[in-house]
Amino acid sequence: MAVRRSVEQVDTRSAILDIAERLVQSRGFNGFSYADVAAELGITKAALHYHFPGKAELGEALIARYALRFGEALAAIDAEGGSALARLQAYADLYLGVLRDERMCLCGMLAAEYQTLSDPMRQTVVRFFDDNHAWLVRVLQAGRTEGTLVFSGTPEEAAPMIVGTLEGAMLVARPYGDAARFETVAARLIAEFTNAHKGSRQRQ
Amino acid sequence: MAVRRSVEQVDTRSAILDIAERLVQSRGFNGFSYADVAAELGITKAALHYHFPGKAELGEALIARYALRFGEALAAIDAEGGSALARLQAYADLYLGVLRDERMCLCGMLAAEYQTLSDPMRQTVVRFFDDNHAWLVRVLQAGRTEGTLVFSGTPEEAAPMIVGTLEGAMLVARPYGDAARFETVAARLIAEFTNAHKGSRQRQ
DNA sequence: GTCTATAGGCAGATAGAC
DNA sequence: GTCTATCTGCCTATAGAC
Repeated sequence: MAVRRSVEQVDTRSAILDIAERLVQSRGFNGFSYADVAAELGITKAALHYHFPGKAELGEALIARYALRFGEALAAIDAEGGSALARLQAYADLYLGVLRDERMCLCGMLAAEYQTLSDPMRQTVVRFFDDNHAWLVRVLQAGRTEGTLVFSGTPEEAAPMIVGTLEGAMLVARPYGDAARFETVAARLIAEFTNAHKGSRQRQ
Repeated sequence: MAVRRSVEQVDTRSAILDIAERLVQSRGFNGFSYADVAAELGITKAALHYHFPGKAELGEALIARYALRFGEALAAIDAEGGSALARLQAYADLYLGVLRDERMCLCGMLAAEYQTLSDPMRQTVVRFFDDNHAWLVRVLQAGRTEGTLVFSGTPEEAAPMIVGTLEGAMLVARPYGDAARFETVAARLIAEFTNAHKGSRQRQ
C-alpha cells in the first residue's frame, strides 16, 4: 500500500546521484553534464529529467544526501564512545577516505563554485558547514572537559580552523595526487590540539 | 625598432587578463566564458582569439602572470627585512587581501577544477604551489634559526600546513562572506608557529 | 520510466573584410 | 586589432510516443 516508490525508480535515482556525486567531487558542478551521467548510466539525458527536473535540483539532492550521510558518519563516530581526541582523529579520517578516492569534499568543491550556484544549493552548502561546525564545537568542548584536547580560545573559534585546514589540505593534495601530503597536515593539526603545547595561552 | 608590441595590444591583453582573472577567481575556470570577458571589455569574442588562441592558452597566461606577481609580492616581503614571523604574517595578509576582494586564490580555485584543466595549466598550477612551498620553507628555516618561529618537524613538513590552512580558510570563508572567519583561522595558524607551545616535541 | 526527436541557447572557435 | 558572420558542437530542457 501507501505511497512507496517502485524499486526501479529508487535504484535509478540513487545510481544517478552516485554518478553525479563522483563527477562533481572530481570535476566540479560546472565541469560535468547530464550527458556525462546519462552515458555512464546507460540511459538517455531525457530520462534524467524525469528524476531531477533540472541540474540545480540534482545539485540540491546531491548536497542533501551528502550532508545526511556525513551526519550519519558523525553520529557513528559519536556512537563508538571514544575520546574527543579519537573522535577528532576519526573526523580527519573521513576526509582522508574521500581524498583517497581521488575526490574533493563535495561541499568544499561547491564552496569554490559558490558564486555560480542557485540559491537553494548555496543554502544547503552553508548548512553543511554549519553542521560540521556544530559537531566540532561539541567535540572540542568535550575534549576540553575530558582533558584530551587542548586549545586556546573558545570551541567556536577553534572549529573553523579544523574545517579550514582539512578542506585546504585536501584541495592542495589533489593536484599532487598525494594523500600523504594531506595526512601530514592532518596529523600536525591534531597534534596542535593535543599535548601540552599551550601553557599560558589556554583560556586567558 | 625591435620587436616591441604596440601599446594597444599590450593594454588590451592586460585588460583581458584582468577581467578573466577576476572571473576565474570568483566563478571558476569552468564558470566563465569568452563572451563574459568580451562583454565586459566591450569588444567581440573574435578579438579575444587574436590575443589568446584558446581558453586554455588564456588560462596558462593567467596563472603565469598570477604566479609572477605573487613571486614579486613575496620578494617585496623579503625586501622589507622583517623577521620570519613578520614575513609569515605578511604572507597571510596576501591571502586576506584576495579574500577581501571577494575572490578565491586563483590557484586554489584551479586546484578544485584541476581534473578538467589542460596539461600545461595543471603544470603551472603545481609550480605555483611549489614556489609557495619553497618560499615558506626558507621563511620557516630562517624563523627557526632566528628563534622567531617555533614548530615541530622539518620546514618541509610544516610548509604544507600553512598553504593548506590558508587556502582552506579562504575556501570556507567565501560562502559565509566573512573575512573575519579567515582572520581568526590565520591568527591561530600563526600563533601555532610562535610562543613556547612546543617544548619537548621540537625537533625530536 | 525510458525512449526518440527536437528545441533554443550558448560554448569555443574560425574566415575574411576592414 | 577589431569587426561581422558563421560554424560546429554541446548544453539544459521539453514534447510526446511507448
